[in-house]
Amino acid sequence: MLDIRLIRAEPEAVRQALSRRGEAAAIDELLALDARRRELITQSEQLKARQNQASEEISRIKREGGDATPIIAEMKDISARVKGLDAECRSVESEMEAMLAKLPNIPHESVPDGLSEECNVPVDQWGEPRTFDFPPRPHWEIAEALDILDFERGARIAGSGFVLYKKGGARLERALINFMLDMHISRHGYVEMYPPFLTRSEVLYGSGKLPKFADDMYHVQLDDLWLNPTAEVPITGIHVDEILPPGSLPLKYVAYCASFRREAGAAGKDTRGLIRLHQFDKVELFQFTEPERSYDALEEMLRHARAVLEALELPYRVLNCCAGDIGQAASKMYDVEVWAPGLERWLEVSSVSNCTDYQARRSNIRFRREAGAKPELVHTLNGSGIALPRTVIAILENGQREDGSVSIPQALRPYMGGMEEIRLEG
RNA sequence: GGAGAGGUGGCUGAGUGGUCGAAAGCGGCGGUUUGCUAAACCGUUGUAGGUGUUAAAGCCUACCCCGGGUUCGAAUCCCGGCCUCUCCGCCA
Repeated sequence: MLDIRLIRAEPEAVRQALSRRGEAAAIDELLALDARRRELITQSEQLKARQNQASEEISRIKREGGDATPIIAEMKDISARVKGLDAECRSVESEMEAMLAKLPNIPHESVPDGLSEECNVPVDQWGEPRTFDFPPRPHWEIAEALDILDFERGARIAGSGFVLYKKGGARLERALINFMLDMHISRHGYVEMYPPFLTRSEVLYGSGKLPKFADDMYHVQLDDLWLNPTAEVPITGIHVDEILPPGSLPLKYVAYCASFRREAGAAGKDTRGLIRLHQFDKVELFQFTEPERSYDALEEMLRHARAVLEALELPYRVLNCCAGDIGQAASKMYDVEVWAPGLERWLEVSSVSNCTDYQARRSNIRFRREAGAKPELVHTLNGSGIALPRTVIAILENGQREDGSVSIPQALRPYMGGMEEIRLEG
């Protein structure tokens, strides 16, 4: 959510900034509604002031045993007018709210121009893609031969887009979760959280997913709950409506959480293997910071996501995403992409975003710099640290050997009970 | 799922449909006193919107879980929702 006061003060700047994202924002309509709203409030409040005066008078007259009938009759009329004004004001407000809720965050000046992912700018690369002396296979071939992933049975259970992890595959998934959580807790100073997987509409609204992305999520209608599309949602929800006391920032949280996406618009895209699933595991990094610190925190979180891939010895690159490709709530976003030699392509395993005060305003999350100081909105940042299925792809495809076995990265072996490789079990 | 109780300011806790933004206590902050600490005493103590201003002060309005309603007037009455607690049932 953008600050209406910013739009009021600098409408042209906002219009221009949003047009970088390909967003034709209806600034004029918003401003007209805003003006109307304030006019209605002024009128209504003037009448309310009279009501309050009259109310005291009525009470006094009655106490003194006088006749308050005439003034009550007059107030009846005023009361009706106040109701009318307030009703109109509510409808103007909800219209404004609906428009405002759809506007994305303003991109930072360091965000490159461009409307599609082709315009994302590579800013760094780590590791050398391995050369093979045999044709590298895609992960689904490796995994099905090892009997560690079962797409057919996953579909039998829950439909296409769901996978059954088996044996070494299931263990690899569990090991990765623990490995990542431990790294972020002990080396990067995050506090571990384990949130509910289902969230309420209000929380989704607060993190910017509703109303715009309702079709991309699973909705449990009977209870009006949503399967969260990313742990970012429940973590944002932790501090909704709070004023954080002085000294509490930054708050750094890490959470494992399954994520659920309907992928409604993605039919036919990346349907094979683990690239795009309706349910996937993710370890999520999140920070609540002071406003002036958030861009430093963004760089820090990017380092934390990269550290996972480096520990796993997986080659990756970093992209500074262009204005048209950053998330709705983000003002700046980096993508981290791992190299998948079997697929011969880069796969996004992390998105690290600074959402500035966009989510904080919607979720009403504030802090005080010192005791007695005015509450200010915090800045929120989220980043995958990192998404699991594509990391599994990279481990399988980078670690594959000609005999079909897969070498497990050193750092992960303690989490796999000392296993050094995955082979076909008897 | 069934039956009941309840949600008041940072906390505890009063509150009759009318001078209630709300008693009292605690805590916090400031001050007096004291060699220092403690105690005592005095004062102060939220959030948001509108208006105003160079900025502020000031003024107005709203907020007693949230949203509606009744009424000239709602913390108080009615309806819906959310949450907490107790008992029963079910269950890992």
